[in-house]
Amino acid sequence: MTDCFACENTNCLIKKNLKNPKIEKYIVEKHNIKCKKAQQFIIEGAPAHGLFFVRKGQVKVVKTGIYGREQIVRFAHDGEIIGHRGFGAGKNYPIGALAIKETFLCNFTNEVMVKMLREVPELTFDMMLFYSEELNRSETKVRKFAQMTVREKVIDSFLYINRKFGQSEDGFFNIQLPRKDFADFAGTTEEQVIRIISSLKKESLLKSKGKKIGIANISLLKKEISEHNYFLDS
Amino acid sequence: MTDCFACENTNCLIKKNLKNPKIEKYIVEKHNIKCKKAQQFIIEGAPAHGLFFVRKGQVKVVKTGIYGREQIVRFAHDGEIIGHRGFGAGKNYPIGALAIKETFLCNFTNEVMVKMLREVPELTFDMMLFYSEELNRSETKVRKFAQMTVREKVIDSFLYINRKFGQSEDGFFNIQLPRKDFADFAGTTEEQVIRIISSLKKESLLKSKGKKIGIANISLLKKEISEHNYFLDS
DNA sequence: CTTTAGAACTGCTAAAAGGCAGTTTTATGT
DNA sequence: ACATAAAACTGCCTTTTAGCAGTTCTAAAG
Repeated sequence: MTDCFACENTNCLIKKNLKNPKIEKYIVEKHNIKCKKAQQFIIEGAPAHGLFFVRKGQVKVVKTGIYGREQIVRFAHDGEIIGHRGFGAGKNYPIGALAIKETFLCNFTNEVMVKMLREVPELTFDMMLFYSEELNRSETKVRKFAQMTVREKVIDSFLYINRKFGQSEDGFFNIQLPRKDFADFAGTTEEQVIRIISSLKKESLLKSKGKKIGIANISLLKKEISEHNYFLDS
Repeated sequence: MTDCFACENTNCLIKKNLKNPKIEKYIVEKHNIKCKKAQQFIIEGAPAHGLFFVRKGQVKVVKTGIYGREQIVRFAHDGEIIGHRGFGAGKNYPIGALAIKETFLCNFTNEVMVKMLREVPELTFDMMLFYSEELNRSETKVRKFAQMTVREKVIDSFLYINRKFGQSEDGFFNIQLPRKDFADFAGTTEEQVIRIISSLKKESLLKSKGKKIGIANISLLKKEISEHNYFLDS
């Protein structure tokens, strides 16, 4: 049983509200789950059995789309919430979730979660703000998908990955994804992603070696996106 | 000063929580606003000064996109919330809002709203669920924009308008929008919308007379969308 | 060190979408 | 009822994107 008090994820909403004594009787009810690389822990359409928090690891959240095409809704790592989309509407998860690499999760059932929210209004308020931010992010993404060219969408995805996971000293992203995943995240096809990667390499804006990808000239990449965009934060 | 107790919008979250006596001292603080047709009451990027509830009327929520293209994020009518996107992130509204026809609004400042949420946890909980539903809707829309063809997006938009506003006895939508607005909502251009409308008319799936549009064969239209879609509710 | 499966990549072609320019229709005010 | 501006519409052409088919590269296993 991993202990919330010992946890270092200060961005975790549970951790943030740990000072409230009412929360203690609920955090002992959480379950710890370990996922191997590529393991799916939320199945789209299955009955929702609670919220997950990423203790340590990397996760992708997916949604099956038209013609069976997969859409990657979001990536998550330490401290972040997964499965909150199955909370309001209620019965089933509208998304699936898979570990990208070995990942440790904390799981609260919906019953425990609802009780906790009822008793700790500050947590509910934080959750509300969290949803509100997610909504803004999602709507920025709607606009992006509606109006950007494929090249812009792909560049924007790289910038997102960079903001979220960063690069290590060798200059490659701290997350490894196949081209297909970039395509499913950017809303295009694998071939287009490949083509754009090779263009960007020729222009010295990007570097890549096999699966590994890194940004070579971040200011020029940003410029290409932000020229016609006032705010962009998704 | 319009009175919440006399209001008939049972879907309004304030109205729903009116039984809680703590709410009374806040609802007297709300402002009533009357908007003429086409009047803008939230300006994108301006400092957020609170939440709006539609008492009676029709509203469109817009977001300026790439190359200055306008994106219609959502339509709203009686009982619905506007401006909640400016709540979490804080300072500025990420969207604009305009009355489509004469509209009466209720406005709470952010300060009043926060106080009210702190004191009435049930309202916060309801707000959280509201955000959660909005998030699901928005993410369904992301998928839609990422994967549907233009024809599918336009049809889907008509079905949405029909679900939300319905048709009157003459068989036309209870809301009048120019082609451009349909395009900005569906994420395409005016010309495409026009072309698809005329195709759909030829196929007897749609009817139109000038600005007025109505659905002629809803089951066939639905079928065309839902064939490759499991759930669709945005 | 070789084999082999799975990614990554490239060229080609077809389909989809966008944008322009000009015409027709509709709505609104006088 | 008429004038006029705005919206709706159409045809044509260009650009963008997708998808297929086949090749090369990479990395892991024997």
